[in-house]
Amino acid sequence: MPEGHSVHRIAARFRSDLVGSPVSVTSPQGRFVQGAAQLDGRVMEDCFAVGKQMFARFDNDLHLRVHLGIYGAWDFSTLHAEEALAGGNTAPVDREGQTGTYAAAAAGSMGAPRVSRVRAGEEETSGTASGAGEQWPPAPVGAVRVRLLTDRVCADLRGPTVCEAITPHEAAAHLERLGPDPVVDGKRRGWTRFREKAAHRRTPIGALLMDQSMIAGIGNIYRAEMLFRAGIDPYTPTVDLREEQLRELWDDWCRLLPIGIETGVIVTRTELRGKAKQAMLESVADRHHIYGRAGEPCRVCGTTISLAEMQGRKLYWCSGCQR
DNA sequence: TAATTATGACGAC
DNA sequence: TCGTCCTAATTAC
Repeated sequence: MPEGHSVHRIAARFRSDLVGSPVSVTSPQGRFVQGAAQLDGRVMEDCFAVGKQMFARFDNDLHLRVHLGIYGAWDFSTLHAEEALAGGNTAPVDREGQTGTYAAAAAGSMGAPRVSRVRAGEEETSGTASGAGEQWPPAPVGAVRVRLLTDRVCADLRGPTVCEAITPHEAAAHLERLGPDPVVDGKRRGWTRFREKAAHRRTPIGALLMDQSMIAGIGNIYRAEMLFRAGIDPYTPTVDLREEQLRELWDDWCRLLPIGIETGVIVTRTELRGKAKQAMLESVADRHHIYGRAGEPCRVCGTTISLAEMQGRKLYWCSGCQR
């Protein structure tokens, strides 16, 4: 899940569902109790992503900084109480204690409200109020590092590599260390920044694309797929690339990131249309050119796809197509 | 029940 | 380069 596209999606969801609301902040797991107390009850004023990091600013100027790492995830639940509210004579969910069950909150209403849950980036599922697990707010499941709760939205974070409350100064310091992100910098300024940082490095391009201070948001899947699309051997020292090749990599990231944000899926086989595209979106086996396909034939030239370790991560490439 | 794996990054050598 | 941290799902036994 979490390469840059996912984090931008999550930030967008925070902007639409939590920004502007006072937020109850807790740490059901108990490992973020102090930080949660600093943010609890404050209004979230903004939320944005740069690369793989998310920053949410609260009305006391503290920022919640979250990095999902390799397996962190946000789960969202939403209280759908439109029917209850439309009844006009029903109290909404208790905003202070948040202890009332969802059925109780809906007492006397016409339609049954629902609680829907969704893992960031997946489709929504919903249930009815009668189920044991359909309380509002939902009972925390597993190791929930932080829970952000408004009157109708609950966001649970588990397994992050970073979750901290920091000052604006500290947030600025983190942002400064990050390379350009197409969404933040735009195509032109981003290219200027990327070229200045990267062009003279001897680092293999396969490693450089994973360096978040060089270019922000690319992870192991986009790395493999972008180098395949560009026909570049991952071991090529960055300095040995022609400027057009480096430019093409940046332009491709500017192309792919918005598709990932839009679809919630890492789409790199952009040549596909119709049924082939549908199959690609539905089947893991068809999803990528290179990533996860070691030992299988390249879809373009038939060469067996190679696998090696680079910086402790699995690197996939086609020695036939990438030179 | 245990081992394995994962879309990440950091600090110690 | 290696070990470490964070969690959950899947696979092996």
